[in-house]
Amino acid sequence: MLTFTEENYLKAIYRLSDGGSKAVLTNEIAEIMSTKAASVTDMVKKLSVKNLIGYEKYYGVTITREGMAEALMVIRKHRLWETFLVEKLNFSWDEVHDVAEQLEHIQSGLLIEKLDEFLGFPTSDPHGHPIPDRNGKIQEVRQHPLSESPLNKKRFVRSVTDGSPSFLQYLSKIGIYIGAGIVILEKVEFDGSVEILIDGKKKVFISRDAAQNLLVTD
Amino acid sequence: MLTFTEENYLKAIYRLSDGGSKAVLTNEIAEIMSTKAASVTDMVKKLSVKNLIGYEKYYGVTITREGMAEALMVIRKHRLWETFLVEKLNFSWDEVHDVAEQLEHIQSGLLIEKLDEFLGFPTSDPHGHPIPDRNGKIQEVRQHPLSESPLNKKRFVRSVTDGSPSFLQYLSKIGIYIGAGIVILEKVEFDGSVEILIDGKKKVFISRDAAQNLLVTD
DNA sequence: ATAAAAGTTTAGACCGGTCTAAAAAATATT
DNA sequence: AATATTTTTTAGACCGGTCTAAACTTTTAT
Ligand SMILES: [Mn+2]
Ligand SMILES: [Mn+2]
Ligand SMILES: [Mn+2]
Ligand SMILES: [Mn+2]
Repeated sequence: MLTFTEENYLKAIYRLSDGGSKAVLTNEIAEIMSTKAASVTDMVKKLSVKNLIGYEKYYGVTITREGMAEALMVIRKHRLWETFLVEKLNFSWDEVHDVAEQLEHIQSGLLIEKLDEFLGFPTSDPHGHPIPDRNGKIQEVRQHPLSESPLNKKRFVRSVTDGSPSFLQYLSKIGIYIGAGIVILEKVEFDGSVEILIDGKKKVFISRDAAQNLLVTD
Repeated sequence: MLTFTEENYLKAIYRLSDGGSKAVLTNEIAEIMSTKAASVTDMVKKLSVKNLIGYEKYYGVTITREGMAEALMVIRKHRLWETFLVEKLNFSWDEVHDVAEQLEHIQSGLLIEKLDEFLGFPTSDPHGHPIPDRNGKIQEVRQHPLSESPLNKKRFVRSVTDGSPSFLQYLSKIGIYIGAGIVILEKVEFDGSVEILIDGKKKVFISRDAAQNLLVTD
């Protein structure tokens, strides 16, 4: 049984490793966890004796199979809870993350299975992120940043890369949501901003930054 | 903002003080919290500087208004979560306590208000215990142990005093649930056991112990 | 009233997690 | 190749919570 803190480190390492494919540096972990490098070194030693990560002094860490499995379970719980909060309790998508950050650490296999069932075995959370199944399997959908999409082709919003409340609130305000249909009407070469048409109805300008954080499919 | 541990101590002290009416001894707290007296003394000092309890060395502690308010909020969350688990996730009443023991510490006012609403503002939990409202108000129902009820009068099960899984499972097995109608057919003077009729259908013998742990109303 | 027993607190230690300051190793610059 | 810079680790401390062992206070028994 992992501690609250161990779970959070593992989740961070999993994220930074791009799903287990690359080594992660001490400072990166410190950054994303909002702690100091010294604290990371300590924790990383603990996780490595538990065989959740491989650790080579001065060369960063690599997450192991077991570590990934644990991380994926935490992510599963996080996303199921976010889905619950939005679907059942009428939270808006910008309000759920912090609460899910707490709920993801509740220890009960039964609870998470029952919650999954109650929600109808959802495959993605309110931000379009895939929910790992009970075996940690995630069904990835190939999606691209809206910023890389061509002009005048209809695309559908599938997820956001930045899930900060301010970005999500902004999206809601201008009428963008998961599933929205979007056509790029014009690209401004100078600053990368684009004019888009949302659901064939509303024209708005969004910045390059915003366009990069919207992932779409055909 | 209280820590996980402070909340648990406060809840224990509230319980032992009979709703704030009597002083609580160090060893009682240690017992119910499964810790040692020395640990209790330490924590009790911390809670008293926060004005959540009054503490007089060697003479036990008394819970303050603020302490009670905090305790009641934890109890509110505990019971709302238990209700959620049974009503929405199909847990049985003997499976919910330990999970609720974790969920009760999630910090989010919005969450608990939305949960309350989602559940239809329930006033009692799966064990018949009253759920404090957002102001900490509990609506008490006068109820008596089944063991003190007279012969041949119909009573209704309102709550259980012992909520242990084994007792709850036993009750389910013999057909007793919150709301069940019960008539005492015979009392055995010797050991206090009673023969009862459940819902006018099923006759069973239960021990004095069991009869004392069932609270009923007319 | 004195001694024994029971209950409580203090002293000092440990664990998990964090930090700062200093040392060490790796990388970049010249 | 030597030096400067950046990154990482170590050493030592602190905090919240816990424990054991010893000291102290209160209660009970004689
Ligand atoms: Mn999230
Ligand atoms: Mn977390
Ligand atoms: Mn309970
Ligand atoms: Mn608790």
